[in-house]
Amino acid sequence: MERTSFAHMRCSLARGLELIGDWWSPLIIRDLFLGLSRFDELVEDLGISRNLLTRRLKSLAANGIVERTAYQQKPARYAYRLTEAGRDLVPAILALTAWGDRWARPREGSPILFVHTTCGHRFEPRVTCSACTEPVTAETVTAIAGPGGAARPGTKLVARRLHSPAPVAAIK
Amino acid sequence: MERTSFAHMRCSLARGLELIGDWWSPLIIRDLFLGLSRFDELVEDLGISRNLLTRRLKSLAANGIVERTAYQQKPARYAYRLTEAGRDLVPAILALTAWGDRWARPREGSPILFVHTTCGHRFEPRVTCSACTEPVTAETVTAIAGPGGAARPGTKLVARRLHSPAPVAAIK
DNA sequence: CGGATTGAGTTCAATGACGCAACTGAGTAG
DNA sequence: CTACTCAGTTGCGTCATTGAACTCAATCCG
Repeated sequence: MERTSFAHMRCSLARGLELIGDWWSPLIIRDLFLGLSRFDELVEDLGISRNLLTRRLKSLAANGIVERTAYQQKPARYAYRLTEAGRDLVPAILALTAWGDRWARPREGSPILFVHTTCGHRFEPRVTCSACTEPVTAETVTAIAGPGGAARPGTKLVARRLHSPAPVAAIK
Repeated sequence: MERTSFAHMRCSLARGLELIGDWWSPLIIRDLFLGLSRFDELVEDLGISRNLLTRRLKSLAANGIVERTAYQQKPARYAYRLTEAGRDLVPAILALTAWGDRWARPREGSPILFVHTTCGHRFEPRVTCSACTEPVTAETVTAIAGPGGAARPGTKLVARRLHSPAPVAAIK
């Protein structure tokens, strides 16, 4: 059986996972962000099998997350780089990395630290509210139905619940 | 061959993906966050096959991300809920959802909107710097080697590069 | 009292995805 | 002329995922 497609789900998380939700894609994107760019570099760094890397890169390129450009002819050599959509994904990957660092850190300590070049400090990625800039947590977020909601596989029950939410105080 | 394990990689992203990086886990966690809790609710909402959901829930429970508690005896009925680690993952999943909303939104519009209950506003999840609270982007983040770094599969080349970084101005 | 329904899974066959290793093919270095 | 690098492709075996059917205990319905 083919793996269930998330592409037609009316859910932005599922549709995002359809593009980058397999095992290796986040690591490939992280490596491209960290400066790797060539096929064999990725193979060596990650230990991914070559045929699988070929498939992943093709799919990421088809979905507009990486682009493949020849950086020399004769012999043809290619560099993979993040597109705008791929770079826009980096903060979300950093947030996931920070979670892994809190809950699955190697005994030896954090493998990678991040520096915010605009302020010059080491930092932890933090997910915050675009309205008040305070951190958001599971306890302080409520979901409500959006215009694209639909009760279909992926959000069959959830969509119904959001349309009859628990009493929500006036939303600004 | 078994899928390559990320568990021994010296990389917090890979180790996090080892716990929740499969196709369905993020959607399961999102559903639990949105208030679903029973086995059949998840099956109906997501359209996941029942045997696979069994495996996923067992693995998420074994990794401390969800917990399974009987909410009644005779007949035994179980509720799945997020643990602290699971709830801590929600902001990262929101960040990923926001990315999906920007780059893979259904034509009909956003399926789900989020409200920050502490400030009362609708908002977009934003990944920010814990030091200066400004948003972080791929362009304004530099990675440096942490104490747990190691040149092994997963970070074989990357770890070496981080130890000889491009000129980094004084880090505070 | 008997049949249908609910909740929570388990079992099964088929098929696709993944992992490894070996191979190709163009060009370059020694 | 041989070895090496880069960027894949090919082949083969094993594992994971899917959908559908099945189990089992208990309760609801008439």
